[in-house]
Amino acid sequence: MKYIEKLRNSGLRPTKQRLQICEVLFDREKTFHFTINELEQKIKNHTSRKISLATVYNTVHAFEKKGYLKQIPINSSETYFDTNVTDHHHFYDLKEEKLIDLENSDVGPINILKRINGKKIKSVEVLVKLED
Amino acid sequence: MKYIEKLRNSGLRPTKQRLQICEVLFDREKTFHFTINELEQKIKNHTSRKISLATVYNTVHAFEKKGYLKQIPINSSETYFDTNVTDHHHFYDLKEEKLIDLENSDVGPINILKRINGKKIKSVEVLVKLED
DNA sequence: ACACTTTTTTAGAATCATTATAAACTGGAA
DNA sequence: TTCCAGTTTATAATGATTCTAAAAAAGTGT
Ligand SMILES: [Mn+2]
Ligand SMILES: [Mn+2]
Ligand SMILES: [Zn+2]
Ligand SMILES: [Zn+2]
Repeated sequence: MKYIEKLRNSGLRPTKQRLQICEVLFDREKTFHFTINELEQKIKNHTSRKISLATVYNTVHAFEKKGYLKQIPINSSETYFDTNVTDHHHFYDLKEEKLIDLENSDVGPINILKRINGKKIKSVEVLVKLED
Repeated sequence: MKYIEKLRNSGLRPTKQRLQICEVLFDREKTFHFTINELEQKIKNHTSRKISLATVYNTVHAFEKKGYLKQIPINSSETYFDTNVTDHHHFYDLKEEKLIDLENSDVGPINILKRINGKKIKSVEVLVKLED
């Protein structure tokens, strides 16, 4: 398994549950944007033995802390996560409630002119809301 | 009261509660970014008679629907609202959990090159996260 | 003012995503 | 194999938000 090393190197034990969640999250060509409940469904389809909801939450938060996932700010009742942890932007389809990646080349450079005293810029994210 | 007309024109009855909430929200020079609980505190300081939490929620949602407030997407347990309903951008101070307006002139024009078939762009918002 | 209708307010209950708990289990080091 | 820190799990707790339904207030007409 290719994820065993990755997990070990992060100080996370490569448990059965984490490896299966890794497969669901990272065995993909494209970026995966998801809520916890969507992830839970994918896990159900992918494996026979069930993984408890608490473990899904624990794992997602552990991966987020290690930098393998990040949260995307959206006005939704559920939190959205992203397997693309690079700096990039999003379309948000309001009707479908789906995120779509926008590469930096799709948006062009963003130059923030204003600064706040004593604060550093950590990230610059563009959210483009889509309607029909 | 200057808000009576505004409310009536929107089809909202100018009740004591709504007028007091209007004063707290809109009698300001600067944009007001707030959560429901922050707003509740301001209301407490501003008035003697208390307004129930349900009314604060009702009113904020009514004002949002009428276009007097808008939600700002932030990764926070509480929803943030903004009295500045024009198209503009934000700093988000992660430590203080505070939003700060960025005018369009502070960011410069953003040109979205990619398009999604059958979808129109409704808004383009930049969120700049700040750390110490 | 009064009667009548509609909207709004309100306290409290319900909802639901998320987090906490604490007991059982497991991975890996020795 | 023994041991222990780390992990999983079912379940309870939390907390922001929404719902409910009865009381109050506002608008309308008389
Ligand atoms: Mn988190
Ligand atoms: Mn709302
Ligand atoms: Zn993405
Ligand atoms: Zn703002």
